[in-house]
Order: sequence, then structure tokens, then C-alpha cells
Amino acid sequence: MDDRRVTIDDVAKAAGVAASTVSRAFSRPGRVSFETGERIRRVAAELGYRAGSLARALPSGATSMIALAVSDITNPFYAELIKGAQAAATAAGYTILLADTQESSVYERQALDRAAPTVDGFVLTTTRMSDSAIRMLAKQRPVIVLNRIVSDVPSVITDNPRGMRRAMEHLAELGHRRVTYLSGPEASWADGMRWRSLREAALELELTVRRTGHAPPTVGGGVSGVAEFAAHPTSAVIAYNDRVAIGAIRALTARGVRVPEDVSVIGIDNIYPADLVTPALTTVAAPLAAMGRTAVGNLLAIVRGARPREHEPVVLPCRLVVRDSTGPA
Amino acid sequence: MDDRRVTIDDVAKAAGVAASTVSRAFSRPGRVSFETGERIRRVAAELGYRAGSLARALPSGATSMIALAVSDITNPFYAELIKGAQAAATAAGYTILLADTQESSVYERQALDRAAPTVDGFVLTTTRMSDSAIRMLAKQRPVIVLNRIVSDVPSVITDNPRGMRRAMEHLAELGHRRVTYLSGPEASWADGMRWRSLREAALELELTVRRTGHAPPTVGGGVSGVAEFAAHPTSAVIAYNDRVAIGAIRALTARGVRVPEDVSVIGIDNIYPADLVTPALTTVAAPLAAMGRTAVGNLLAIVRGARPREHEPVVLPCRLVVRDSTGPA
DNA sequence: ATGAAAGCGCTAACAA
DNA sequence: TTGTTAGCGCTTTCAT
Repeated sequence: MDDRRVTIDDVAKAAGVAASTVSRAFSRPGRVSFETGERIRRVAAELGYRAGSLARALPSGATSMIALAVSDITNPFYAELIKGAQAAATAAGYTILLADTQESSVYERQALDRAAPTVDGFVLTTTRMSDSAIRMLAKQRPVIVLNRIVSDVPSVITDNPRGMRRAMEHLAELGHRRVTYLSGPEASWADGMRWRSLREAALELELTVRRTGHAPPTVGGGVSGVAEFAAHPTSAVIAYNDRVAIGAIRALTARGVRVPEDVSVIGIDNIYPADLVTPALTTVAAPLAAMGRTAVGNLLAIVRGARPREHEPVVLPCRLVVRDSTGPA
Repeated sequence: MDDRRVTIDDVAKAAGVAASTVSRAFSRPGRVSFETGERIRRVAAELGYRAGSLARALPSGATSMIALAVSDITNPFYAELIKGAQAAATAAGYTILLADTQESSVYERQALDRAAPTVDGFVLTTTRMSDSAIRMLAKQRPVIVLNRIVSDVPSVITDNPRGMRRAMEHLAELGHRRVTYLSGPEASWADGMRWRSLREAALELELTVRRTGHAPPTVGGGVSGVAEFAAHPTSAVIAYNDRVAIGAIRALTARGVRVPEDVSVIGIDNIYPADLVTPALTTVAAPLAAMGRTAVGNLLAIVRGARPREHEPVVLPCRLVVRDSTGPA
């Protein structure tokens, strides 16, 4: 019934002070006498006054909201990541606005444009946007890109070289000499990065590595990757990510190839289902929650005026989780 | 560099009209001459004017944002649901604000309180709040609850009775006579609903059903459920949800019990990994995306002034997806 | 330490 | 059809 929102003026009137004083009591407690402050807080609580109104954003320009753009929220990769981001944001008094870009650069632009006037900054994950488009966006609002490097834009990435290295070492220890990389999407920055890292590691460890053609980062992508792999099989496979790896295991099993007895399979990311499939997936675990947390943390630092060293991406460590999909050659 | 936001006044000045005319050109195109409207839109585009500012929300009170509260975004159950919600919201020009309540009623209250002044409405999924708390919230802003019935608050639920019935029929056809229900959390509305539906179906089909003690809705919950189940085993099991079912399969397998040869297992929800585990899970599929879509759709209808028939929850159909975790008794 | 007044960008009366 | 004038709720000068 009583639909009217409790305003700062209501509190001011009830407390017998000016509205500006109430405002100060909340935002700059130091500038108000202790006594007055107490009284205001008490009255505000009684009246049920809520500070976080949008009106605050008008004069100051800061909304205390940040946008998190994800390409497909259905991808379990994002779950932990969002959780980490969410936690960091909440802790800092910020709210997260979700933008599902639906794997489409058109939707992505729309979503970002729509969000732009409303948020204090962006965290971009797996963008389809070009580097220059990202830089353009970054000119208007603070931006952090995740899992990609864009010059002049701060970013958070995982240590792909080290991760790929660990995977290869693991394989080498098991006696594998030749491994196949099941590629991800062509447009993926991470795919290129992983392939390069793999080749370097192969060189140092004296292994041979080849790769299949680009494929979607899904279970289906793994299936099609295996179709290609079957023409030139190797004793070990590293997949672009866990979903591809899971698809690969399925396809392999369907062909009567046993994992890990005949072929060892390694995934990347350590998403939730990795531990659930049979055999449980050996994978290079990305610090999902930490990535979300770090991205938001750094974004907020910039929002608050920090000047980031724009040319040095923050790189987070990953670790190899050995489960049951890898075995001796 | 040019940090200043393009305002409606800038456009007005550049187009040689009053600010109110520009405003009208965007919100009430009918009330502006075609010619003027065109000119304004052209100028606005040139200047890069973005309409969706927060300032709009001040006079009107409508922010075009809705909050989606989830208990744990890590739960794959939410992925499709959020996607559906997201799609419906975007289509209607609304943005989704994510509130991860972290399985805690304290955080939930905080998150909702924080979001309240900023959004036009709430979609509550798996709330920990009491019915009365929900009703209280609903007094202030439009609310839709998902998967729960709260009197006087509009809701969207799945057809649990029918779903449980299908599951029991399936089991009966396979020759099972006694089934165990692996319970979910005590506080869960859905758990009570499912158990009741199960008993009714059992009665009609002349089956016997018993249940284990309450457990968390996770893989771990399934494991502990099986520990209890082992004392009074039956040839079939229905789990509170897919995660519990997956945990149950694991625990069963670990005990040397074969699924489905020795025990048939049915899950509920049909989350993404259900199809990935071995054996693939037979499950009562909830229309996840449709739930999100419907909830948002109905919420927006209310936001726009529709008067909902508050006492009739919208019930969405579910269907049985038969995979490999069920077999003859 | 406090109050008064002037906006922030936009929309909604009310005139013209 | 268009312009003018008040605000929406809050913060921020500038006085006091």
C-alpha cells in the first residue's frame, strides 16, 4: 500500500536536519558531529531508508555496477568464474550485471551498448569483438579482458605455456612420444596460445605434436576432432578444453578405442563435469574463481582511479589435475 | 579523452529543438512530426547519443532492470534457466542483475536489499527466505518465485506430480516393485512436493516407496544417501535431482553395485552433465530455459501493470528422458 | 558542523 | 506538434 519510497528528505525532516546533512552522515561520516550522525542513522533505520538509490548515480556518475559479458552462460566454464567475480564485486559493494552475448558479435555489441551507460566498468570474457573494438570500448569505460591479450587494455590470463608444459611433461613421463592437439575455434586467442605453447614444450621435451583442424569448443567439436584424429592416431591427445576432451573420449570409446589404455586424453580448464565423466578427466585446471575475482578486483581498482600498468597482463597459475584419462603409453 | 557523456540537451541543441522534443522522439515517436523525429535521430546518431541512461529512471521510477536471485550459480541447474531468463529480458529491453545468494539466507537478504532500489522486479529461485519474508518483498516490488508456491505471490513451477508419475511408471514397466527416494534438503519446497507426488504415484501403481534422510542437493548428498540406502536396498532409486543421482551412481559403483543391472537410478532436472556421465542418466527433464523465460515474461507483464491471478501458479510440463541408468528389475 | 541552493540527465505536466 | 517549466532523489559547492 504505502508505495512511496523513503527519501533522504523524509529522514532529514524526521531527524530535524537538512538533507545535505543526512547525505553527509552516510557518505562522509567524519563531517558530521557524532551525536547528529547517531540520530540520523537511528531515524533512517526506523523509517527503513535505503541508501543505494540510483539517484546517487546521477550527480556522481558512479553506479556501483559492473557488467560481466560471457559468450554463453551455459558453458560450465563460467560458473565458477562468475561466482568468483560475484564474490569480489559484492565484497566491494558492487553489483554484477550479466550480459550473455549468445556467441554472437551482434548481440555482444548490443548488450554492451545497452549496459554501457549503466555500469562503471566491464569484464569481458571470450569476446568476439576485434582488438580495436575492445580498445574503443576501453576508451569510454574501464575494461578488463579475460583470457586474451589486447594491447593497451589490462587483462587477466592463465599461464598457458606453463600449463601446456605440465601436460606434456606428464605425457612424456608416461612414455608418450607423439601427441595430437584437438584444436578449438579459429577465432580463439587461447587456441593459438595453447598451440604455440604446446609446440614449444614439444620441442624441449623432444616430443612430436600435431593438431587437428579448428572445431567448436564443445562436445561436438571433440567428436569431429576425433574423426580427423583417427586418420593419424597418436597415443595421446590434448584437447582445447574439457568439453572437447569429453567429446573426444566419447567418440574414442564409441570407436572401440579404450581411454586411457589405448589413448590418453587431457583436457583444459577443469570444469565441473570433468570429475564426473568416465574415465574422470585429467586436465590442466584453470583457477576459475580466482580469474573472476582477480578480474573484478583489478577492474574496481581502475574504476577507483588506479592507473594500471596496461602492458602487463596479470597471469594466473594453473595446475595439472591427474585423474583417470591418462595412462602409460 | 573526451569523457563527457552526450546528453539529451546536446542533441536538442544540435538539432535545434527543445530537450523534451528529443525525449519524445525516443519514447513516444507518435507525438513528434516525422520530419523532426528523423532529424533528431540522425543528429543523435552522429553525436553518439545513448538513450538508456539511469537518469531516465529518476522521474519514471522504472529502471528496466530485473534481479535474478540464484542460490548457487555453480549449480548447472541454473545455466539454462538463466539463459532463458536472459533471452526473455533482452527481448523486452530489460537487463538482468545477478544476485548469487551463496546458499545463505543472510547473503540473500543483503543481495535483495541491495538490489531492491535498483530493479523493477525480482525472480526468486530456490529461495531460503520464509514465505512471509517473500510476501513482504512482494509488497514492495513485483516478484515471481520459481519452483515454489507462496500464497499471494505469483509463481512458476514444474509439474512435479506428473513428472514423478512418469518416473514411477517407467520403473513399474521395467518390473520394479520397491523404490527408494533419495531426499534433498529439508528446507526445500520441491523436496516435499516430490516426495508427496512419489507416494501418490506409488499408491496408484501399487509400488512401495521409502525415502532416505534429508541431504544436500549435491554429489555428496547422493553419496551419503546411498550409504543409508545400503541398509535397506531396493532395485530402483529416484534422486532429488541429477547431482544427487550422479553421486548415487558413483557411490553405488564404488560399492560394486552395477547401474542399471543391480539398481536403476533416475534423476530430476536433466542438467548438462546428465548426458555425460556413465551410465548416462535417465532423468525427469525440467524445462529449464522455459522456466527462466516464463518467469521473466510473467514478471515483466506484472511490471507493466498486468494484474496476475495470484493464486494460480503457472505449471510447466516436464518429460522423462530415458537413458542408460535404468533397466529391468 | 550545518544549512541553502544549485544542479546531475531526463520526463511529465502545462502552455502555446 | 512543440517549447517551457518543474521536479525525480541525491550530492556538492558555497555560505553561515
